[in-house]
Amino acid sequence: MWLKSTKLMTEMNPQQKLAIAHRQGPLLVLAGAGSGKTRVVVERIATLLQSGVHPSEILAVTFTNKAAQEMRDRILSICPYPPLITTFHSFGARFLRESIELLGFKTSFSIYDEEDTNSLLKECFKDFDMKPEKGHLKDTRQAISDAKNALLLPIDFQHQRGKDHFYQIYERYQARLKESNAIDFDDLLLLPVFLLRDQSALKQEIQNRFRYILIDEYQDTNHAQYSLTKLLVDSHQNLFVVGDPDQSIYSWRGASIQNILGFEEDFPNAQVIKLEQNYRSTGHILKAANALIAHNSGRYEKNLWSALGDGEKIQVRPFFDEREEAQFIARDVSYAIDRGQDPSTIALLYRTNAQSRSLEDALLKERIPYTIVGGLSFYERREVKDLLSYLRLTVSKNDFIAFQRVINVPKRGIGNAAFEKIKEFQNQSMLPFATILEDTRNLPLSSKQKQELDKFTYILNSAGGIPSIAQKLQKILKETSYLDYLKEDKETYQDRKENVEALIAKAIEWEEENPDLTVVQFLEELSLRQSFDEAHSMDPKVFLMTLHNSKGLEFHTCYICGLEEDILPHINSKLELHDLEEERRLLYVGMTRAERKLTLTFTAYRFLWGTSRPMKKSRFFEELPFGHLEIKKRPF
DNA sequence: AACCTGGTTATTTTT
DNA sequence: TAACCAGGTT
Repeated sequence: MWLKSTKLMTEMNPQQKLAIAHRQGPLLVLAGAGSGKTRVVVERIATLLQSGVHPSEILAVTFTNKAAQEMRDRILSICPYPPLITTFHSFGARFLRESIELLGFKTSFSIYDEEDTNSLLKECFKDFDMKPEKGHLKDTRQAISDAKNALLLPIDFQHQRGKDHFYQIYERYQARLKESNAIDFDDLLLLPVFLLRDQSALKQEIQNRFRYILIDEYQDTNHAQYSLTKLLVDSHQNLFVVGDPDQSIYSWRGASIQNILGFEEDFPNAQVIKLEQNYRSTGHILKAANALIAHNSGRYEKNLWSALGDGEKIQVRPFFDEREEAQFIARDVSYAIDRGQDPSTIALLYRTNAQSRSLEDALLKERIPYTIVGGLSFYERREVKDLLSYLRLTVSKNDFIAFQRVINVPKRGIGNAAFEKIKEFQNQSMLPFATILEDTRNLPLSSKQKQELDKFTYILNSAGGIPSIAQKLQKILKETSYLDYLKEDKETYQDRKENVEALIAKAIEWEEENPDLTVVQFLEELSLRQSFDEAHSMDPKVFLMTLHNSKGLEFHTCYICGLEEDILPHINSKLELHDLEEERRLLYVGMTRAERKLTLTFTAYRFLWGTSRPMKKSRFFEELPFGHLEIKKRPF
């Protein structure tokens, strides 16, 4: 018996019970907003364990590490040996650490994030002497990502008319990744799919190991994830997916709503269970959200209801401009806090990051503590990426992008010209980067520069020889005088130094928790983790975030601001119906975050791209029934 | 090699 | 507005 407690199925509704008790075969749980879907997944795992399934036979996939952690914590409270709960990407990484050698990579491969990937792609353009046209780089990166999500390799474009150019760049990009012993985020899905498809022994092994697969947020899976799923379950079909097509908001990132809408065709004999009771929001909020989303086409019909009573109507507030809007919200929030409401039960939601500025100004003025969720993450900070690049190089000196990033940081006299010479030399000699670093004698550089390069390699080697990650970092800091370099900018020094210290603290903590893992795993975890777990144990603060970031969360009080045409729906999402519908889903997601109080705001003028522009209120207001709203009118 | 400047561009971003 | 980058200057 793997369970600590057998307290199951209490206070569950019949649909939830049905889902939890499901054993064999494919099941789709259509879980409306706030219908207790996480609980269903957790309890279903518990039920499997209780019935004698071994934890190692279960694989649960979530979309974020945060969600995975949350689920792990909840399962740990009922079961001492939790099953594997990861994201698709972490699962892919884990799988590749064991089998990527079959594809000619070393197991110490680096994982390139978006910034790394951009740099690499820029290099590829340079390889063809192509000048970086304005939006072309971005378009190409997107095209490569789309191709990979569709499981298409360069070769698939070779004979496509009009794709010569793309074929070359894509091919070059893949080659450069391999030279650097690196893969990108998309490869974390794509490569496992190919391996499982081509190596039947691998597939058999993994299918024998994981007998029960559970996938959360299935509406936001892309084609590669879908293919991976099929490969994982095709022998036993024990697939349990949970999702809500009305909350699919990542199609611009390759997610295909078709995966969930077509589930019954993809998996014959699939059972479908709808969770329609919402435990989160009061009636006015929920009914208005339902009315809004009903305007989308091709939906699974769903009637989300709440037993919580009508509650308060949704407040609708027009303002002159974003300053007035922000001021009102800040004062409203301040008033609520004065009456004893916990600030962390309040969220301010917006469509674009730029909108946070006016809100921050107003909150600052009212002295309200706030925290922005998302934004520039800890691991994207310059100093953190610098140090992680050094760390990556201690593991894999072929990591070209890491090398490029820090070869002259701090300045050591190896600037652009010298760097170009090194690249040229590498091209000519066909030697791996690592070899060149180890023997600089034949490089066409000044002896001073060679000396600096040798020093650089020495730092990597000596840091590489230290077992402790934290001590590796300390060594790098010391040998490169990195903190002195940070001191050059007095404005940012304090912040950056603190980030460096936080990284070291993180390394120490991680090493204590994972004594048997290495720096490779450490780097992997950091690459795949977006945010630093800093949200815990802090003073209660009001949350600010984009609507996208609010998915999966809930707050007593929500403000959704900037409900204007060209903001929501966003100007770039108005042409195509499916884009417009995704904007509607985005608002739907936002509205359904609110438990008790929801305020929607819009302005007559908004400062946008340098000028004040007249705005029209969002068309989505027309889709919210008056009966659920309390509208304050204002003459302008 | 390092610094400065003027022109360009402008979502969302779980991994 | 402000952030970024390419190209030119020191």
